[in-house]
Amino acid sequence: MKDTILRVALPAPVWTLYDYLPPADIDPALLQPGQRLRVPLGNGRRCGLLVELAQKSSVARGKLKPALALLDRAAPLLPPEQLDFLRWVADYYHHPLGEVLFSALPARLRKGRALARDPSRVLFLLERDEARLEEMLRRATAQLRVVRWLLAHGGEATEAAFRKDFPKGLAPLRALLNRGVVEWRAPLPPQPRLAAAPTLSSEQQQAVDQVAASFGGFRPWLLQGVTGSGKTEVYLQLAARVLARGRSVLVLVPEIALTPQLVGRFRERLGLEPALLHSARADGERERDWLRAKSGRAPLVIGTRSAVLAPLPELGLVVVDEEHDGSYKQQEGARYSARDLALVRAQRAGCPVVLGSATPSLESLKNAREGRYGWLRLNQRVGGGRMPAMRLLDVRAQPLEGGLSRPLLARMEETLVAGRQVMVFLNRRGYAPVVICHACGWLSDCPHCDARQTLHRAWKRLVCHHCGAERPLPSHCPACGADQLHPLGQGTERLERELARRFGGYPLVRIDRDTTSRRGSLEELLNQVRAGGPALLVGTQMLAKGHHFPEMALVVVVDLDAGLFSADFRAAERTAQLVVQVAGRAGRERHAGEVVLQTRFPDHPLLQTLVNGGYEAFAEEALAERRLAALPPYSYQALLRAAAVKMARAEAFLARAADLASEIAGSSVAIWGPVPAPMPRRANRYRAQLLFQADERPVLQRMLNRLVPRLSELPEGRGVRWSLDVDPVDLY
DNA sequence: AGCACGCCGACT
DNA sequence: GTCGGCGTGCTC
Repeated sequence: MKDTILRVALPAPVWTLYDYLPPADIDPALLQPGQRLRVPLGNGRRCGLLVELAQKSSVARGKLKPALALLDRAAPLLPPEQLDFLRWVADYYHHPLGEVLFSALPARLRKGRALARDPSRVLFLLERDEARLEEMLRRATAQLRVVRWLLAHGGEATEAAFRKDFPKGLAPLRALLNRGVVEWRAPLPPQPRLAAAPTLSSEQQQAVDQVAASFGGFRPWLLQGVTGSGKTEVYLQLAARVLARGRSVLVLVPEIALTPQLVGRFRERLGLEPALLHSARADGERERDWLRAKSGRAPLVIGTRSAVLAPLPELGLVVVDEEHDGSYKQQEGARYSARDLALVRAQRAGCPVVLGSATPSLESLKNAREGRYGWLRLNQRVGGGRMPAMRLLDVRAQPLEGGLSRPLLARMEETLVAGRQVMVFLNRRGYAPVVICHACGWLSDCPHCDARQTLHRAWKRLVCHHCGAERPLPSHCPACGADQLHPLGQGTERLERELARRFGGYPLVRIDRDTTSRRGSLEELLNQVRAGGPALLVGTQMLAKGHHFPEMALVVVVDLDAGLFSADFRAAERTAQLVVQVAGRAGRERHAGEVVLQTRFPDHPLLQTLVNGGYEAFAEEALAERRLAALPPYSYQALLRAAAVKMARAEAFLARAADLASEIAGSSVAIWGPVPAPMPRRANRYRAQLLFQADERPVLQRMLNRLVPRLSELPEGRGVRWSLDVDPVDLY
């Protein structure tokens, strides 16, 4: 019997496709991979994605159920090349295909909802003879009003325009559609209207010319440009050229909510409405823009990490702005790197990909140095601004006031008095990272984690930044009852308070995750700062991203030392990037800026190299070290994490995985662990990990291909939550 | 992931 | 004596 079997991926952590029979009322010829189906599963029903059509199934006949409905009748929701790409992603990151496919869909489509109608579709008037229309509709005044309105708009208008002018005009419209007087038509593709572009510096022009010469074929480029050197202008001019060739552009940014200026520049310069794909958008907007991207009606897509999974026909250029940024790495589910996937997409589409950064990742720098990427540099600031002077401020044996030393406070005051602006950077939100009882030594431990609860004084609460557990700030010590609880250490909230006390007369804005939720007021305050005049900004690394403050004269990094002595071999790289990015906020345009780094380790080699030689010198040393230690990017890693109610169970599972791995790969893959995670207990689960490392990517992949299917069958895996992180960026 | 089945504490 | 806790296992 030659049945058609539908092989379906489900949004569930299952490692196989599920087989179904075609829906009863559907001609199997209509079925294509990439379509969504409603299928029965257990007692319920789910939305699944058709991945393959097959002749036979390995599942017993009696167990096969027919699918209930075909949800995408007209065309597959995911076109074949997209399906193919997402299968590659699932394979490379060793994650169940269903979860990868569904994470690439907008939330509403994921749940099986019908496609939203396109508000840019066009209402087209078929009968244009006004006299005949008047005659035909002389008793239908509401319909006549619609027709007159359409005539006044040249006989066609978008649905959005119609809804605006006729908020309740659906009944007459329906009547006109039934009479065949009007019909819906697909919208015309947008016509980019390019605005005048500024003249480029010779460095910028060279970058544009070189990338443009690579159009039409796969070619990665590293665009290394100091802050203020005009990388965005390079992206804009390249995008304009690609759009002019009728191909589309994908721009990835780390955090779009913080870069409205960038989106605005693209919109205005290129004269079209970009599709915006990021988590801060409402589901409906996001779905609409996703569909615009898929249909080619939005040839410019700007988005965060997950936008790299969106369908983009005719892709002609991929841009990854701030390619070093950690937010490109997905840290749950399928742990993909959007930057790495951007390269894969560009390769599949046969187009160039531009990785831009002032502080490129060591991975990208190595590729550029070895010639695998073209290497473009912008060393000059546009408008001739100079890079700020950077200096270390030794705070050993210095009394600190609110975490700031006296000479520093004096310098800040001078700057403000001179009418200029100061930015204070501290990578720790809250008031204080821990509360201590001076009578008995009690600490504000989190009840569920091996961590301390942070004091948030404004909310009068203790909050764990790892599991979210919180409680009211006790008035007396929970252990001994003494009235001697004291905050210990500095957070941005405390720093803000201290600065408000000292520099009360100046505008003061704090930027961290706790303040950016009230969006409108924050933008307003930032605009005040941008407008000029003396002001103080305090915040976490959010400050280092995207914002541009032309009047910023002094940038202070309060506590650098936390980043200097971490167990993670990438800590130095992250610290260096952060310092250079923060420093880049100073002294653009009018003033030469000044950057002060407070430290108790002024002789630390990382700081010395960074201050004396800059990021390039740091990167060179760091790469040499990585090579000697055979660490990435000179080797390839995967991290197997496990969490269980008892540490012994997590470790037993990993020990078994380690045995299997060495059985499979012998000595070609190094295996370290299992070891407890740096924070062994988190949210009441004990966590351990196992690290794999190989000299070549394929060697590691071959081992994982054989290992992962066996992991789910291990009896030691019962009660253990595990996940695999290919190319981990932090080993926590 | 959901959802049901299946054995041990505080309630009508 | 039950209602319900979430550990375990299954879903084509």
